[in-house]
Amino acid sequence: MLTMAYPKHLSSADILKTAVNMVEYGGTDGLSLRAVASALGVKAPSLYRYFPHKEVLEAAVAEEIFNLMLGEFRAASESADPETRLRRLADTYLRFARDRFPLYSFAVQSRLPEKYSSKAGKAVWNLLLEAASGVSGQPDDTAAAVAIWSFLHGYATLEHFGVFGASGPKGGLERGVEAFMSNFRSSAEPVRKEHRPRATDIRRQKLP
Amino acid sequence: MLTMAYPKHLSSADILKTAVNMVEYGGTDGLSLRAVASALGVKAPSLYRYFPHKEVLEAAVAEEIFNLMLGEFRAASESADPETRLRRLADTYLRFARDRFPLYSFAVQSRLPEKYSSKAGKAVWNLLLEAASGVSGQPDDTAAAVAIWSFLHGYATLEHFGVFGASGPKGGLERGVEAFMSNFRSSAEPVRKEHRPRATDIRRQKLP
DNA sequence: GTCTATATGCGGATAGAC
DNA sequence: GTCTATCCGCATATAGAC
Repeated sequence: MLTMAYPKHLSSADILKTAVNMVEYGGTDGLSLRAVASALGVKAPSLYRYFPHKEVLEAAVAEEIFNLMLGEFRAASESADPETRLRRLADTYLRFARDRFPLYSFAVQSRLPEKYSSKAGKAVWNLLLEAASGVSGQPDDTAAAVAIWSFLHGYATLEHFGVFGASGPKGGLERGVEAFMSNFRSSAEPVRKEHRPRATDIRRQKLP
Repeated sequence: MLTMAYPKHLSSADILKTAVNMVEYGGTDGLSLRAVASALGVKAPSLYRYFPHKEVLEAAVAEEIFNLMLGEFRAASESADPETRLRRLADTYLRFARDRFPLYSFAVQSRLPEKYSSKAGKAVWNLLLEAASGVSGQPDDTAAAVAIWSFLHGYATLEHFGVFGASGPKGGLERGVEAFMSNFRSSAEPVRKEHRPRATDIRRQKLP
């Protein structure tokens, strides 16, 4: 088949998948077109048939990562009890950020132009917003969601960079979660059922 | 003076100072030996007379940044009232992180080998630890310090990367600070003077 | 003490052959 | 559709001249 000396065997989906892998195992700034191409057994210029330039690929990678997060977060958000839902979501969020930090970091800190704004990223935010609002009893409690989100992001990041040192965080995670749960609860109607599970489900765990 | 055709006009201090400037205005990964040398009117190889390789310069830069932070934080830590002290420290921390994000980010996320471990960085941590412990009434309350530190770092970072979107954080900062203050207070003796200033002093401000 | 010249390595992107 | 070849830029670091 001489006419197929260069048969098509690339696709946008394959490139995207490989690129996500490069970020996960090559570090947040480990995404290079040469490396992606090499992993696919082709040369870098070939990728330009599918992505006009790197930025477009980066936006697609970020979106894909947010979709990965979304899949796990949705499962965690299924609990009926508001407080359990928020605790499980926080647990899952932290687990993703810890175990797949390069992916997490790439998505959250991707400062891409507005035109690449992420649908999945917004969906993740909405899950957090609803979960926090569910505990506080205030609809669209942005302040509550921003507060606990900041805490989770900061904890995961400082932990990743080894800032807590040899002594470790020493219960700082549980302390923070309890502080927010208590604060959110106090925004809700003062009389509630005594359903207040401990924070013991939030521990360092590995993804399966 | 033919024997001084290449007179000395570099010093470790000058190089360090310039390097810190490059990070502040050139971005977290904007530290290149070429750029530093160019700003000093020399060529890159000249720097090797003062720093054996880049990593040593990076460690010096991180230490210098922590010292800058330390200077501001010490001033904020002078209040006699524990709660005011923690609020002012949090305010100052956030202001530094916001207004000089590249510097802040470089120092906090510098993952340098253990042998470069920062004295000033530890001093910053100790200020936070003492301030948080002062409010909670528990000596060396690591959990409390870790919790509020995570929150401040996360908030500053998410804000910097524009993650809160057009709607903005909508009081998420004040909400978080209050949640922690309340939590810390409850660890202390239950009866306290009614000295509970509002969180209104924590606002976006520019450094002078 | 600083220089030029150079080695080696990375990266994105394009033109034009096959 | 993929290739080779190339241009451009960036970087750290070293050898040896002045």
